[in-house]
Amino acid sequence: METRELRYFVAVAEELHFGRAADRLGIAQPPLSRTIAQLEHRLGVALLTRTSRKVSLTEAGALLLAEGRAILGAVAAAERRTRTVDRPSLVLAAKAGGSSELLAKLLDAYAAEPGAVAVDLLLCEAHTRQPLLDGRADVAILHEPYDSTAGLDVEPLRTESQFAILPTSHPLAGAARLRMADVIDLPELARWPEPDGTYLPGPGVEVHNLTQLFQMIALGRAVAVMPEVVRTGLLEGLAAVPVVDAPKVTTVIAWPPHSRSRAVADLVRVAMGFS
Amino acid sequence: METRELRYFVAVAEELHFGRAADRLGIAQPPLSRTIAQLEHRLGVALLTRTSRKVSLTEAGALLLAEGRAILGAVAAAERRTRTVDRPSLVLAAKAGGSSELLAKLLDAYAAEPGAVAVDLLLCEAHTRQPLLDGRADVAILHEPYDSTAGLDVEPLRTESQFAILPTSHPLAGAARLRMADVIDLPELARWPEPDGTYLPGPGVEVHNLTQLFQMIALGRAVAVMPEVVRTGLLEGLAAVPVVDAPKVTTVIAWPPHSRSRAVADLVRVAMGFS
DNA sequence: GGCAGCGATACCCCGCCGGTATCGATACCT
DNA sequence: AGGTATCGATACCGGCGGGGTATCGCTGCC
Repeated sequence: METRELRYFVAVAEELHFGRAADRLGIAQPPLSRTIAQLEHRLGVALLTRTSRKVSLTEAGALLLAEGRAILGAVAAAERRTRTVDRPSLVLAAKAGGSSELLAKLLDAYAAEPGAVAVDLLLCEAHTRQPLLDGRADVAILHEPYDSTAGLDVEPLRTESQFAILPTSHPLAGAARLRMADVIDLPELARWPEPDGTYLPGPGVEVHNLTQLFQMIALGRAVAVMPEVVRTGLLEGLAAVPVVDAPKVTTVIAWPPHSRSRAVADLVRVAMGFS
Repeated sequence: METRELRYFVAVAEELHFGRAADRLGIAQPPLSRTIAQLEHRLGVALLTRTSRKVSLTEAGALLLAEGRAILGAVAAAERRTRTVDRPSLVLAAKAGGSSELLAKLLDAYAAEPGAVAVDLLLCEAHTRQPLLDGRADVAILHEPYDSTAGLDVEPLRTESQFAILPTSHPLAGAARLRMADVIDLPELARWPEPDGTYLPGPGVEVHNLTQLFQMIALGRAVAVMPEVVRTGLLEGLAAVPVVDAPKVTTVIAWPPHSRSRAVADLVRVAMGFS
């Protein structure tokens, strides 16, 4: 299997439309059809079921889509890291608006290390995992169980309990503490995008970063359950109420396996030092 | 980057010899040289330094070798899993001679599950991780910290302390307990192969499976430090002495990320049930 | 029934992969 | 020092296959 075939297949599997996929790939539709057919023939499995009106994934296709995305990410990562191995620098991915105080401490402590290299910050709206997988970042701060750590090496940094973030006008805002049962069915519970950028159907506003979320909450349009850190610098008009039985959130530092970089190892060691 | 280029590069990087690599790949040497040169040109980095007598890896080359191996493994795995998605079956990799009683319990318990599929056992001499990475197995039992779990999803099953395995004739065999300092410098300490199958230089016999190791110990040619499990069914003439400060060994069940198979999920759940 | 949208098929062209022949450099041997 | 063997690079050529255009066949919809 060549990466070209994988790129083509992933494009079709995501678009579920040969024409659009060919467009996205910058090639014509016939060679795309042919390449997919060849791939299916060589694998001996149907990846797509096509009528002339609709394309859909078979079970095998769904599997290959998941694995293919991961492989293409790994290839992109390998390429990027190989290219930049001579100019040692470190890209740290973190959530914008997240635990900035932890981040500041970490960057300061690392900068004081002997042999520290320049650290670039990649602030993501959400899903700090993706840039790690495709090589845009070398290390990431992420939050279990919100972020999946599949396929990454991880060290936990700290664990926090969660709070419901509500407008002060909300009926539950006065409570001393809440339970998940109180909030889980709230129609205003905000929805975050899936890793692929789409939203699961359901009630609640769609948000994609913290600023937006806080605004929505302040406007009374949303509520959310979040780890403790976000309480620092909470907007006027928002209340944080502990949710006693919410799953604990663990802030972890994560990096791709096979990372041989001394800089990554140093940064991780420093981070573990004050966990 | 195409997988063809990666295959070619990995071959050269492993052989450190264009002629032999071309041989192994079943192509002639000139196109191989050309492909590597093109790859280097496109990446903008030298991967290999070559004199007409010696080929060696640059830092970038070493990085790409590690990443390339992982990618090629992932591609092989994706291919194999996609091909066999229609015939549900499960391949479980485990160390031959290892914790057979845990294994038996696990297989029995899983077989009793509703919707259980046939489980094939892949018994490895060592390094159960590799078959997982290249798709020959779907799940593996491995032992931290001996086996690296980088890039895998993992659930711990149980933790054990370690024992020195000695011939009864050995001066230390009579001790009630030992410390790592007592054994770490023993010239008879057996050496296991690295993941690539080579041995690090040093004293001590080279072994590649448990049977062989035990024979060597019985013959007075080797000693080893191993987790508790191997005590069951220890040969006549061998002694197991606890090493109090040896790192604990954790038996874990591991599977590749993106594994969507229900069978894998069931097996893991069963395994966690009696951890 | 006509039409529009979409994937498959037919056919052609050229780029690139792989082959053979050969060169140039280097270490080794006498 | 000269000869030689080894090994990677270069030169050149032929064929396969990837990508293009034109068109077909099917399907759902006015």
